[in-house]
Amino acid sequence: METLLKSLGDEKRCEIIRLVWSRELPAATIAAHFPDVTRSAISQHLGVLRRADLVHERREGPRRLYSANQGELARVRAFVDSFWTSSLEKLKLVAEAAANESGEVQ
Amino acid sequence: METLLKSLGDEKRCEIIRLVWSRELPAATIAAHFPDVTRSAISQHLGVLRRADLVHERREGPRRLYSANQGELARVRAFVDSFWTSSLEKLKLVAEAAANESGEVQ
DNA sequence: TTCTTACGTAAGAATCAACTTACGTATTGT
DNA sequence: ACAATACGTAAGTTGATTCTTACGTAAGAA
Repeated sequence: METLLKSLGDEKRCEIIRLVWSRELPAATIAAHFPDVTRSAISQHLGVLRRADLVHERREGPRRLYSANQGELARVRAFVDSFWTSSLEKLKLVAEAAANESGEVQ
Repeated sequence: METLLKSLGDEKRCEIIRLVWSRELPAATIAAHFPDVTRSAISQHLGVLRRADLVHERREGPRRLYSANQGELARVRAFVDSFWTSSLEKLKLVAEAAANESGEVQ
């Protein structure tokens, strides 16, 4: 969950997710929406989103088409909701679930 | 909003918010829940949360009592929800679709 | 094959984030 | 007044983030 929230902690990345929310877009089209930074910077933002599984990449010829993974966003929404619904006793379970999914090895 | 999301991008800060979600706690009590880091580190996390207005501070004698600002969390929730519901985004997509149909190349 | 398009990645600079230790400042008790 | 308590803040280190330029690769067109 920390990875997800960190990924959303950048305005450009949030905007990218909105751009590909309901359709696929190639990287160049996404980059064109950000005239103030280079295509490389956007490519790296896409890498962050991809590793957080917040977007899906599909290759079609030389293009890479990106689309939002709404399911991961739904998990973020559930996490934020859990501030209201999680009792103090459930706190440990939430923390453990977050730790498990962040891939810690023991 | 970026400040809010960045503040939530740290597990300890999320846990602090949970701790003071429905009651006030003094800084020392909060710090006691994090035996792996110093009290200073927690004090700095509280500063981040305070500047993001995610917690409220009330002074009582030598103590500083913290409590969650649920209203700011509600703004985060609304922001996440807006990925699904933002009509502005829907309009933007319609406009972009029209632009693509008329043959703009990038 | 060679050029162009569409992309990722490497390397490096500048900035930011999360911590530590050390210190400063109110407040309260003696 | 003096010491103890409860806290924030300064300074410094380390590692992560965000960008740039430069380069590499795969796919398709000429």
